[in-house]
Amino acid sequence: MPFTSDTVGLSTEERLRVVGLRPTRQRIGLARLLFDGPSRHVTAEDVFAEAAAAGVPVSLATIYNTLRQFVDAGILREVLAEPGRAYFDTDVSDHHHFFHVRDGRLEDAPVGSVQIAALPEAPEGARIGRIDVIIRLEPASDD
Amino acid sequence: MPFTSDTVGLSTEERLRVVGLRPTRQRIGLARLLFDGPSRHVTAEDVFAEAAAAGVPVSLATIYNTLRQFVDAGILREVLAEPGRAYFDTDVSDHHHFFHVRDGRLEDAPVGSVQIAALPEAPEGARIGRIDVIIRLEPASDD
DNA sequence: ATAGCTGCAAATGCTTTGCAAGGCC
DNA sequence: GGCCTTGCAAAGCATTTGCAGCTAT
Repeated sequence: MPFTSDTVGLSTEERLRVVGLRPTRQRIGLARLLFDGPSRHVTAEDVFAEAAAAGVPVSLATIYNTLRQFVDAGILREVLAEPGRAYFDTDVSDHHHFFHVRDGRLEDAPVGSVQIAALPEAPEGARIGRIDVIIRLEPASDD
Repeated sequence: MPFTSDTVGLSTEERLRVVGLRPTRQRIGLARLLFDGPSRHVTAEDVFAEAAAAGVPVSLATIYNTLRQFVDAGILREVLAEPGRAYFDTDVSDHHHFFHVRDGRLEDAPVGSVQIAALPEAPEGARIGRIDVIIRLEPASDD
């Protein structure tokens, strides 16, 4: 169960409040959908479908707005794996990804499989904000 | 001067032919624009503007189509740095990137600054196709 | 009560495509 | 000449936004 570390033991409502978001019906519903259970990778459409299936009444527009708010609040991470489609990772801790080109599936890379050696420091007035590593897995070409 | 290693010494036209593309006026013009001189990172719009400035008559649609053909031909690399906008790198050799969030600028990361440790095996029937590493540089403002 | 949400639909921005005219071999 | 390309505009997608009505505090 992801979410920020300083919100352990809090209810979904309280956790939303902690990150500065008013706990509305749809935000609570989406937060539960996303953060209860193991971490995973979803697209806006995925969430939309799941919300519908779970009986959470939300429009696609609100899904997009809410996902972005969660990202800004630091409880969700955006992952760029494919052009034209945004993936969201409910695990915001430092880790990298495998992307299955064949079916567009995103998967966590085993911890420690990627190592950053000497990181050159950023130019004046800049700092390293995040490091995205995506290991692209393609169907083994049949020769 | 990028391009595939086995085309050294060939004219732009011949090099296009080598990768299976008919050397048309616009493909030659774009190839020269992109591959003559040091490697760089561009968007479709950048290329469009440069082509216009250089007097190469090309439509935006053809720019997009051509860039994709170049990518498929292996002489250009697509880099995902921002959602909704594709960057292209004229250097297809193994290397990683710095992305300046502030101004959307893409830059090569110094060689050797990133090191991949134990790469986990790829699942049945899959192989590692490419590894994208993007180091996000943000304005060092207040945290 | 009121500032903040939500939903719908229309708008946006990047990229692709359909199809007629033109260029390369 | 035949077939691949180009160009324009229109179509597509994913995502964002404007605004009236609703809701949490």
